[in-house]
Formats: sequence, C-alpha cells, structure tokens
Amino acid sequence: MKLNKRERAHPEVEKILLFCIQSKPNLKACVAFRVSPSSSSLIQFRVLLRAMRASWADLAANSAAAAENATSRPVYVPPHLRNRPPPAEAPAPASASNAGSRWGAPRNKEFRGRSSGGGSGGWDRPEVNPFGDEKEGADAEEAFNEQENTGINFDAYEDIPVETSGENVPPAVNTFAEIDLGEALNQNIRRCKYVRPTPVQRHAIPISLGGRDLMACAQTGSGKTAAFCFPIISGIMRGQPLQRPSRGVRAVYPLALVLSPTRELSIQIHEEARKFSYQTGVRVVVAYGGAPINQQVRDLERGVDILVATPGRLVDLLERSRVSLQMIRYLALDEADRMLDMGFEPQIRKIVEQMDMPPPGVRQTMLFSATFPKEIQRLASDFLSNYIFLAVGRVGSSTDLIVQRVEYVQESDKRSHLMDLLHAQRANGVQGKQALTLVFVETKKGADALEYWLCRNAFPATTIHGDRTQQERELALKSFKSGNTPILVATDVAARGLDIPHVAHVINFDLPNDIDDYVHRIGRTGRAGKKGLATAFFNDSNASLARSLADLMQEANQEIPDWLLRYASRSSFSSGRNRRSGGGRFGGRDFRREGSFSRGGSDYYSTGNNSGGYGASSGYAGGYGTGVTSAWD
DNA sequence: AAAAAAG
Repeated sequence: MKLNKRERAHPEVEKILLFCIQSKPNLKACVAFRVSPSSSSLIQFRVLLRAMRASWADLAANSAAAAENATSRPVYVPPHLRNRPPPAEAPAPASASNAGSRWGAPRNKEFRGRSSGGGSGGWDRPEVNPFGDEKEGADAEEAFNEQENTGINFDAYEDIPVETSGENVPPAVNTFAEIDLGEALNQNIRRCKYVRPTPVQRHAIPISLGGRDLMACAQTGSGKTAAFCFPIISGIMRGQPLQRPSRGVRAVYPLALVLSPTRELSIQIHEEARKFSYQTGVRVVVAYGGAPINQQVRDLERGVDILVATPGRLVDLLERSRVSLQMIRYLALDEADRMLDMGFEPQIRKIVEQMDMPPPGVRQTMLFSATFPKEIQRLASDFLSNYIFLAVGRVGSSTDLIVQRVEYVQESDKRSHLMDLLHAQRANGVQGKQALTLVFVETKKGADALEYWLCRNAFPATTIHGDRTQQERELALKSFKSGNTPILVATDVAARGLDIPHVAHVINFDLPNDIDDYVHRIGRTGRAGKKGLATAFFNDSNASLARSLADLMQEANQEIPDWLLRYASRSSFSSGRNRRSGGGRFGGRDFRREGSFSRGGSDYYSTGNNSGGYGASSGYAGGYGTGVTSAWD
C-alpha cells in the first residue's frame, strides 16, 4: 500500500494510517512518503503499523475511560492498602505481626481486574501489565528484540572500586534479598531479570533507604534509574497514611518528583518506574512538553504518587495550579549535572526553591549522573542536606566495554567516511538486520541534511532533534529501536540517558565541545555490561577537545593515535574548561574533599551540609596530579 | 556557537 501524501505528521495522513490500523488488523506495515525538509524531493519510508496500533489503541482507551469517570480521591490511602475491600476497622499498623511480612502485598486475585466500586482508593481500570507477559503472537521483530535480552550482564560489574564520603555512610548490600524492599517490588525485580544489584544500586539503595540525601556518579548504563526508583517506591509503600491538603481542589499532590532533561528520557524513566511499581499500588505519571497537556492532566487527576517530568511542562502545570509540590518527600534529578548547568538551572531553582516544595532536610533529595563537574557539585549542594557523595567506577570501567576510536577526517570527507563505516557495519548485522548505529551531529539542520543524504544513498536512516515534532521524535526512536531504521542521526537530545538495546556503534560525526557530552554520547552503547564501539571524526575544529579526549581515552586504556597526542600536547597550555582537573584514581571526587585552601574553606561548610569529618582528607587533593581525567567527575 | 525545555 502506498500513501502518496506529503507528510507523515499531516493530519490527513494520520487519518489514513488510523483507518489502516482499524480496518486492516493484519496489516503490519505500509509505505509512505514525506517531503524532505532540505529539498523538495520525496523520501520514502516504512510505517510500522503494529507499533502504532498499540499506542493508538492505548490512547483511545485512555481518553474514553478518563471521560467516563473523573472522580477525585478525597483521602490519601497508602498504596499497599488500596484495592482492598473497605475495611471494617482501621487496618493494622505496619508494625503488627501479620504473617511474617509487614508489607501486606496484595494478592493477584483481588488485584487484577478489580474496578473500584466501593474502595476508598480507586483504580479506574485494571493495571496494564508493563512486562507484557501475555504475548499475542510473537513475530520476527520481537524475536530480534528479545535476542540476547536476558537482563544485565552482571559479571561485568564485579570488583568495581567505589568511593563514598559523608557522615555515617550506610554499608552496601550484595543482594536484593538483603534489602527489605517488599514482596511486590521484589517480584518486579525478578520479572526484570535483575539477579544482583549493580554496584551503584548496592550502595545507593541502602543510602536512600536510610533516608539520606545522595549525590551519585556512576557509569553510563549501570542501572541508575532503578537505584533511585526502588527506594522511592519502597518508601511510598511504607509511608504512613497522610491526609492530603484539600484546598486548591484542582491540584494533585505527588509524593515523589523525578526530573530529567529530555522528553524521551522522561518517557523512558516512566516506563521503567511503571515496571518497578507494578502491583505495588504506587502510581507513576509522566508529564512533558510537545504533547497535549490535557491528557497529562487527566492522567494526573487519576492519581499520582511519583511524577516524572521535564522542567518546562512541570513549571506550566505548577503555574496552572494543577500540581502542588507541597507533599513531595522524594526529589530525584536524573542527569543532575545537565539539569543544573546554565540552560536549566533557573528553571530547576524555580521548581525546587520557589514553589511549595519542602526544603532540604524535610524532603529527601537524590542526584544522579555519570558526570559531575565540581562547579555543578557546588551548585547542587544548595539542594541537599548532609548528603553522601558516591562515586562508582574504576579506571576505564564503563569505557572498558566500549572500544573508542578517533579518526582524523576533514569536514568535507566526513560523509564518505561515514559511508565506509556503515558499509562495514552492514556485515555485522544480526539475523539479516543491520546492527544499530547512532550518529551524533552538532546541529539540527545538520541532522536533517545527513538523514536526507543517507536515505538518498540507500541507508535507512531517521533523525531525532528538537525541531521535529514530539510525534516524529518518538516515532524515530521507536523505528530505530525496532531495527526498522537501523541508523539514527541525532543531536545531543539523544546524548543522555536513553537506553537503546543493541546499539552496536556510536559515531561522533561531529565531536561535542565538552568532554562530558562525549562521555554521555558514547555511553549509548556498551550498556548493561555489553560491548560497544565508538568512533569519532576529529579535525582542526575539535582541537580544544584534544587534551581531554586523549586523557579520557588513556584512562580507559584505549589506543590513542599519535597525531591526537600531538594535538593534546599543543593545546595543553590552553586551560580550557574542557580539561578535567583533579581527577582521581577512579571515579568522581566529592568537591567537599578538594582542599579548602583553594576557596576559603568556610564556603562549603557554612551551608550546613556537613560538619567537618573531612579533616583527614586534606592531603588527598594534592596526591593526584592535575589534568588526570576521569569519566565520572 | 548549539542544543534542550512551554506554547
């Protein structure tokens, strides 16, 4: 079937595709055309109806159901007590000895398919199983997705050094069984096929369960999302019943807020968190820009415990008084260094400091990232109270799994060079599918142009960047993940956090200006303990990155071309902001441990974040030379 | 100088 229409996103095309979905249940894909943004020619592409069918059916069901019951919940009921018959007397307190477990995890029977008639809580419909246990007809695509997808390669995470600082750091655990997360959550952990906690989870979860604030640096792809989700979900389940404020009738009162820098990352965190909270009664809602706000408001009104959001949309919701942060007990910033850099900091300050969120010390705050420059650590300490700093990683650890290559390529040769790489990559295909290749470029225009050029040269490519509609962005990501379009051209919107299985190759077609961005970009491959390849095109315009790139590669035991070392030594005098200072033997360093000589000591300690305790560390800062880089500071 | 995040 061919759709000779102009644009995929055009409403008329939407209608036609929707018609196909509804009238041809067995139709899996169709071909459509759209006009290239950079020329007037038509680009042919396949539309995966199967994927769209699922999401649209969901959408339709949601809006229909939301319309029919828009009831609001008057009283807070702790999640583990929801969906039970109305109790004759007050439920037993958590400490009561009821059959060994104080969790009272609901049994499946009374849980599934129960439409809340008289319950005080109220789920409007059965919870969708996010694990998709009941499969309806596996096809080739699912086989591709499931292949090798047996969870995380935990062996890759043994013996990774860890640095913690702060007062009274709780000891790490070695198994999930040691942690009292509750039966429902444990079951979800099993469903996720997580056998053992990753290092960051081993350390971060006890710290968070202990009620402590946390600043955590851990390699890309090492399980940070679960590290902050588990304690939040567990803590909410454990929580005492609270009366939520009733003034401001329209507002909802989430108990936890998770912020992330891009919409797709928020979507991903939401999907993860929904898996972890399945059948725990903890409700997770996501809110982000570029999508209709009304649907998100309806989702919120159906009840929210954990709100995952991007900053802009959240500010919008706060200003409309649809959301109040008054009841926030947990605040998590993913990619925290990004969230606190120049572009985002004012918005984050507004959300965290100038709305009605409880202050540090009252709420619990967790910051996670793979990179944490010291300037950002200083900013971040405003949001924290007596926090523990955690760095997980060993020299070259995450990057051990990633083979890094740098090639000298003139600007004008980049395309033909890329084509060589892609041809080589074709041979590495799995089951007739080309291995996934993620190509980073510097600009949105450049992304469109490269996508067009690749398509014209018979490479199935798509692109994701901020000038595309949200629908196009999500479709591009979906098409890439499914292997249908095995080449994705991306700006930095895709640099952080996105977990895309089977990315075999990250190509830095244009290198970023900041080495931290490079770390995050290449971290899209080599995830969950699997190997990956990263290739960078370097030329004169990247000279300012040479030093930090060479240092990073050296730390990761990578082969460094001589010409790059020459660039590095040439640029060594330019004290660019790219140079990492004071790296350590491994991992990031707590900025509080940097010798107080450099900035008049009391600066740090006056915030009340810590009361001494670092006296013994004064010799530490001097022990490590300048210019030693680390992927995790 | 660019990207991202509200519409």
